Amino acid sequence: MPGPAARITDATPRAKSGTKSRAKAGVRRATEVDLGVLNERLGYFVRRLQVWVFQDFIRRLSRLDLSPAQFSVIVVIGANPGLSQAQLATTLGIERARLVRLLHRLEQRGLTERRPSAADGRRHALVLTRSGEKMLADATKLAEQHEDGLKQKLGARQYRTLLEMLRILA
Amino acid sequence: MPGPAARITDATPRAKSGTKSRAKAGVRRATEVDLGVLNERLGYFVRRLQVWVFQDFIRRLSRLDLSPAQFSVIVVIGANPGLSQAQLATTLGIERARLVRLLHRLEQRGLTERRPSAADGRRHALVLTRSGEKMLADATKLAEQHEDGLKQKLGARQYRTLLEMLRILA
DNA sequence: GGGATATTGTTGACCGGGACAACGAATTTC
DNA sequence: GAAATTCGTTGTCCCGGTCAACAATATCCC
Repeated sequence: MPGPAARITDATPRAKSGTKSRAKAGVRRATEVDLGVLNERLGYFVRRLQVWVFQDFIRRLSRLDLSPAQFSVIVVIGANPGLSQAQLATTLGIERARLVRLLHRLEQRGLTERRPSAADGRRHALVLTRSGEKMLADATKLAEQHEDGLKQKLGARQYRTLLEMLRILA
Repeated sequence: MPGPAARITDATPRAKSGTKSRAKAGVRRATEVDLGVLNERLGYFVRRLQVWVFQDFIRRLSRLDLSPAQFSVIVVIGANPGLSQAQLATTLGIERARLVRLLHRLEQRGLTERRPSAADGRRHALVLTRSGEKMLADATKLAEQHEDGLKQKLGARQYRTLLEMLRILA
């Protein structure tokens, strides 16, 4: 059992063994917080990057009110008209149940359509409507600006290698 | 207005201009779905990787029942005992409100403690309990195995450069 | 042919997590 | 000492991952 709540002195973070401490022992800013072992965790930085990228994406597409998930859906439908929901779900790596609700929204907005499949009565053949195609074109344009922003932040060379590495892992 | 729901032939995805089609035109597996422009989007692959990494992390730490978020919290507290919730929240890039509920859970489990701050009556001085330290040690060990798995998947050299790139962006 | 089995889309429910607004208590600013 | 700011907290909303169940349809296998 932990002891009674005793007052302890507020610790400004001390240098951790792992970190090469630049020994600027004089100035101790309150914002200097040690990430500890997180500094060596790929997942931590992947998460941070993912959050940042999505925020930037959402901001840039705010005019169209299109989330990254919605964007990915209309992109793949646009590239593969007539595909089924199960196919779409597995290629995007999301649940069928989740896709149902995504499509519900998109259909409400008149961007996608579920047509009966000729070959299989269970399936839906997914297609973009006219305004869906328009949305895809507009969104792709804005998404490219977003992508260019990333390219600049990294440099074209590193951007390329990063993209390839991620493709390998995915 | 979109036309009446006409039956259309199910499309097996056609080769898209961008993709270097390996012209194996004979075999057309149903799982060949074109990612379209998503293939050139960093955010898409970052997202996929992040999901994969977190799933693997959770699976490996299932014995401890510790989420990535919870892990990151006790890591930083362990490295900076006595820091405040606001400090912790900003270094992890999460909302103060979110951290409150994270700490609630961890405190329930007896892993962390909020002590009154000596200097500032508004702040809490966050520390790990005994079992919190133990949990941190155990979790770190398992997390390292998880990390080694990633290293193997990429090769030590590429793993290193990937980690550095992500650090730059974050 | 026909019954067992599998797939597809759907709904419902639960939980983790991001975002925002509001609040009381405590501190800092002026 | 009044005003403004910071800190922890609560509530609420919405997005997204996960799982179970179900009806309709298709496939398998005898």
